[in-house]
Amino acid sequence: MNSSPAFCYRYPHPAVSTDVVLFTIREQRLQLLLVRRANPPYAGMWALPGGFLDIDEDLDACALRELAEETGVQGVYLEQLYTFGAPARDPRERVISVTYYALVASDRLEPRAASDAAAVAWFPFDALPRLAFDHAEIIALAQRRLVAKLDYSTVAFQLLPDTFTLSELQRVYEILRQEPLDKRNFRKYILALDRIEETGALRRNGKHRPAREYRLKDRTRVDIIK
Amino acid sequence: MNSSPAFCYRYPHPAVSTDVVLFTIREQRLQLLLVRRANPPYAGMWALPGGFLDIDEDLDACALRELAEETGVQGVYLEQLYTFGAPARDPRERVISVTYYALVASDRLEPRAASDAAAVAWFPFDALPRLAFDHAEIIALAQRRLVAKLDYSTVAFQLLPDTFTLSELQRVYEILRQEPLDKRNFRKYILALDRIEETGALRRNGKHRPAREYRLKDRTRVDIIK
DNA sequence: TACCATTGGTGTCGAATTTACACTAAGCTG
DNA sequence: CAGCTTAGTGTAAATTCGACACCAATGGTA
Repeated sequence: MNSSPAFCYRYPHPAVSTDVVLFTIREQRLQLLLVRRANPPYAGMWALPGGFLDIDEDLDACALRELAEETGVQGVYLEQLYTFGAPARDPRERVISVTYYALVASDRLEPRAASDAAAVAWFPFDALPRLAFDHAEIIALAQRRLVAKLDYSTVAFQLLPDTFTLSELQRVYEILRQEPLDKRNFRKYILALDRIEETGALRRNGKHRPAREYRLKDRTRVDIIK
Repeated sequence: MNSSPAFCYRYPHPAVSTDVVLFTIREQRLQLLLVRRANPPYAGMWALPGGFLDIDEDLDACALRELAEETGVQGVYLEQLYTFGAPARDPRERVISVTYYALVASDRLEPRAASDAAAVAWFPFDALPRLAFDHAEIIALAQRRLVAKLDYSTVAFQLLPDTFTLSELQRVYEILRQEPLDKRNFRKYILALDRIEETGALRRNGKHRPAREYRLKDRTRVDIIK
């Protein structure tokens, strides 16, 4: 059954993989990236980007590598989510999946700089296809975690481009929380966080008054607030 | 090098283990359980209870089994913490550790119902010995998580015996938060949670007025509040 | 060029929540 | 029965939260 170079152990070892729920906001909706499986099991079905851990590779690095290989995206915010390991979650062999969720600004994503082009696509969170393995469960958990984190961290900023307006930021929050927010209260809240600053430029976006442009004071930092 | 029954794979597989940070409150301090390592690496040093995953075993079950084997404790609250997988964290081979933290009431713990008796001991969180592997890091994360959860969940109740007084409960919170709390505000807060009820009994604890005894309405439930 | 449509930007006031704070009650001991 | 110790209780001030409405600036159109 096992062919060519064999790696042997005195006790059985599970395989370890990482899977990543990559979120973005596109077309005013929360969307996430899926890849179409070419091979069994679940051939032809959609699944999370991910793959097996190289034996000398850090877990985070594995997640980033799989993302890069399948999507070409760089500079995402990545956070470990949960580790799934039900004995039968993969029919081939025992697979422990260390899952992550990642956020990327809509402007940073190369639609398909990836290897297996047509097999990668964005799906709105509320219109997902049937998914391979336990990936539906992973996605559900990731979304709950992301929404929960809105209340006590600055993760949401990771979904924004380098410069943005307060209205754009508000729309991100509204999309994630699925409810409209009060403009004045929202601005008070955001500015009190003291994490963004004006660039000085104005953003002309249509036939109406231009908006002030803001940037994050520290692009990479995500912290716990209050 | 590898002896007797061999399990072979086409690609190298890491080993997978679970490690558990078991907290309790003893002697008015946050304490946690450590085991003394009998064998290399780090022989003689203290480490978290844990061990390798059986190939058909659920991750949670593995954590519970290791806890039971090494300590004999039952009915603990268990929650997955984080998965550690730095390539060199174990000098023997690549080991991915799925870590958990667990809470147990001081009265539920059999001091040493375990196999390797003298090799198990409680240590105050703020007086830990030098630890094997990356276990110091794991413990630090577990404690931060536990303290953070005080604010938005009812985990702390898991550190209490079946019946308790409000003063005892307050002491648990004070020990975890490392600061004194106002008695009246604390009681208002706890009672508003609507998770505990009076047993009707009084607890006589010394040469002073006895305290009302309370119990959890749902012993096993831990939920998000507010 | 005036008007209209559209989004940007700003402050106040009442409600609700949070915090600070002090005395009486009940039991035990000497 | 006096004194020590912990249990148990309410209120008022401060702060935070939430609701709410109008003017400003631009682009397009009449």
